[in-house]
Amino acid sequence: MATKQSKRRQAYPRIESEDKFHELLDDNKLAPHIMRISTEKLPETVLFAIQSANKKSSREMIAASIKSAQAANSNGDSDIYVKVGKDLFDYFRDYSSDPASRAFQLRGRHCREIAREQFSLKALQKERMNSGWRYQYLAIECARATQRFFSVSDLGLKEADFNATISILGVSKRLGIYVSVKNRENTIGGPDWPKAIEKLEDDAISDKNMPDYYLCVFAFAMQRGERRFKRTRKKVLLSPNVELWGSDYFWPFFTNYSYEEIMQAVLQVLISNPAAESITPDVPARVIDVFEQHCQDTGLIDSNGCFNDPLKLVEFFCRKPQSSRKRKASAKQRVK
DNA sequence: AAACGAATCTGGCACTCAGT
DNA sequence: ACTGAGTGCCAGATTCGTTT
Repeated sequence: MATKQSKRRQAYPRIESEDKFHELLDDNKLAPHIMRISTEKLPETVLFAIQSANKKSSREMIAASIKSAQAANSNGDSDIYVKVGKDLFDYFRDYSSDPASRAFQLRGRHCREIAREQFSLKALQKERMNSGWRYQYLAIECARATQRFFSVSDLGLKEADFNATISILGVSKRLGIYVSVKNRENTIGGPDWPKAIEKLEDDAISDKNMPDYYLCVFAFAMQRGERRFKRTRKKVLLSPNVELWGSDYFWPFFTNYSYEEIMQAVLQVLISNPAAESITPDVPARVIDVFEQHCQDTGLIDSNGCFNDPLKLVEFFCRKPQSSRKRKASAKQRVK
């Protein structure tokens, strides 16, 4: 690693003042906004972003499958319930972190109640993933509408979520901005930062269409703040070409709307289209039936449907190696 | 020394893809 | 079609360093 040459400092316009903005991109020397999506058209774009993100979420696929299955045949024996119910059961087995504690907590609980809890847990994680995607779509669509940028790429080509090129005033050169959108800064774990920064920069360098200069940006869609560089605790700069943009800078730069204006717009859309948000359906009873059936087949519950035998539960949790543990074990080996 | 913001640690989880 | 490994996304808790 030490032999790897460090990336060349890009010569795009930088702020020269000796304050906390020193060396950050000088946006006064970039093409300005020309316009922005009208307030009338913004809701439409927001809705598009929400729907695009939903389409990407597997839960939407599940919801859609369930709906179509209901429409297609009413005997209720469709495969989709069996699959979702089995998935839920597998999740219950594989992600109950501590077999002993979990078995202890489950004593006397009804399995149908547990099924609902597990379903909510799964849904929560997907919610998080979903809002990340939502704001990526939204930023791209709005950026295109501003006419500020020479080009704005589609979503998710490589490391960068998207990139945009912008003209530098007075020198007939262009800057390519490679953006990785995160919900918040802690989305990337501390030890992962150097690697993430390096990969994003490698991605920019290897882009055949990269213009005169590149700038890499980690943008936080829902975390207030302006701009800065990433440094270690010892103040070591990780890269001079990678900036961290808080939502107060990110949204105006790409959309010509403030962070709060964007969020207010999203809220308005959700209020007038409640269906867009509630894409997690209530747990279908059939799914819970399948879950219960699996519990029964595995001998985990009594005749009332309650978990009555902690010993058996521990055996159940231990029988199959937990995938998360295997992952961690192999991860450790890789480091060595 | 308390308060604050940044850096770091920890570990759950989704998704893709290769091998079967 | 299934399964498991690999990879990366994500949030909560904790620690560190600076400021007031």
